[in-house]
Amino acid sequence: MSAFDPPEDSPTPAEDPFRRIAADLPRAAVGRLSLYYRELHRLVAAGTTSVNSRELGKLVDVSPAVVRRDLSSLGSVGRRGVGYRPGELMERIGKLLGSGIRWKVILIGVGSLGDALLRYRGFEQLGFHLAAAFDNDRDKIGRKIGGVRIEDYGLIEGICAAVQPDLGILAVPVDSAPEVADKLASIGVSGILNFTPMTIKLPRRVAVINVDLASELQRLAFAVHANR
Amino acid sequence: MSAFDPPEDSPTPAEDPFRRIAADLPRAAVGRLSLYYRELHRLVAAGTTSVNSRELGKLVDVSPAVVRRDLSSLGSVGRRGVGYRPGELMERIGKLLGSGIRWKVILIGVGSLGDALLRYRGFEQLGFHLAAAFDNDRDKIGRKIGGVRIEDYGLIEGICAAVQPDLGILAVPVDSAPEVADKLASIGVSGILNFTPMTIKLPRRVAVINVDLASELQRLAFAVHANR
DNA sequence: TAATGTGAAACCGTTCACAGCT
DNA sequence: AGCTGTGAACGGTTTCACATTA
Repeated sequence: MSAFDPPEDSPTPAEDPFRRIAADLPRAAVGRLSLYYRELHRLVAAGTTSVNSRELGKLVDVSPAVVRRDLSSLGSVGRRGVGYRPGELMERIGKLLGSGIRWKVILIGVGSLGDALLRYRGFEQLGFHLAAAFDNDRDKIGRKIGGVRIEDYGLIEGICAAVQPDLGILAVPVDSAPEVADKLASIGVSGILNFTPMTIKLPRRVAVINVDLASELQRLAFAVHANR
Repeated sequence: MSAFDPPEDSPTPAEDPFRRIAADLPRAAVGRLSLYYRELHRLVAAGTTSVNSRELGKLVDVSPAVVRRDLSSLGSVGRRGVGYRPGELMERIGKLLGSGIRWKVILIGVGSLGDALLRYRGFEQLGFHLAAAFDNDRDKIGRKIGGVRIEDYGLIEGICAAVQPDLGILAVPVDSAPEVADKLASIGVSGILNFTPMTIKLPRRVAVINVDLASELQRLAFAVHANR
């Protein structure tokens, strides 16, 4: 939330172009837009000046029709007979996905997964700033991983009062997940990326995206078994 | 593939109850079945002897109707007027998802993420056996992480000829992703869990599930921004 | 001309409502 | 009496086909 106000000018919700677009954007399209963005980044880096729906579709493995439908939701942004300008398109998608905003993110639980996430280069790049990490292991507190200092979980409230994080990454053991999730909500984060194999139940104002590694492997096993 | 033959008796594809069920099972339902399975495991551990669609739905945050629809695809497995037997239901779902089969999995790329995945307890539990890990860093080769020995990536072909892995986990840097993915395909894995932020293109016989951490954060940011 | 943007149709998955069992 | 299993209605997403425009 806090990261959004004031957004240059302050349109009323009804006029806000973001709201208008976001409102009728297929859920599945959001995930794809993120992938287009990723590929456009590469195209821009490679100096490509034009890309059409067939090419872009090939890069993320979807049909040209899907690409055009997804992109047309941003408003007319392509040039008929030619294609899309990677730079321009990337910027438009980025704006919709919240890139360009500097999201303040905290991570809870510096086990091996938390450790890996702290070292992951690729969050910063998209505007996700890891502001702090928390753990309750005395040996970890005070150390720095990936440039992020590990703080005492016991002090999370005070630190977050100062930091004002937008998002939280939950990488704690399952058992402490519900309790920590509640804490994150009470601290006031607007969204949680949940790596624990547990459904966390929170007030609707907190968005949750789940990443269950074991579950993904199970999906893969099924896909293999069914060979789709 | 190898993990499947011979499956007790050998029904023709048309008669194979798995194929019949799997064929018309909504993609999204597979992910949910994995979550039901997870929760049922907990219920069984807690000694619960009956659960109905409303309760199970609450545990994975979906409607009772969705639960019933998903479970009815397994064939009639509940008791009308009562609910479902956790143990029995868990077994049925497990069979469909390929639990009970011992999947042989290899992991390529022992960076911090690969390291975390090797330490992740929860794969074995579901029947995914990490048979070997590979890296090309001399300092890592020969070490053991999470009980798994790290082998020289240069020797992957020979080792896999012996191991005969079913699935591969791709946790290498982006740049080497395409090359390593091809190698996995040529080795004969049937599925790849891809942690690299890159679309890998392989013959259709190889199933791919992508887990793009940055992309998940972006989805979260959008969900927050749009506060759905 | 070549590729976008978009109505309209087809498809798929979810929700509803209730018949059918236990 | 209560909850499952499921036909039928619904809503959302994808595909198709083409009018539109640089």
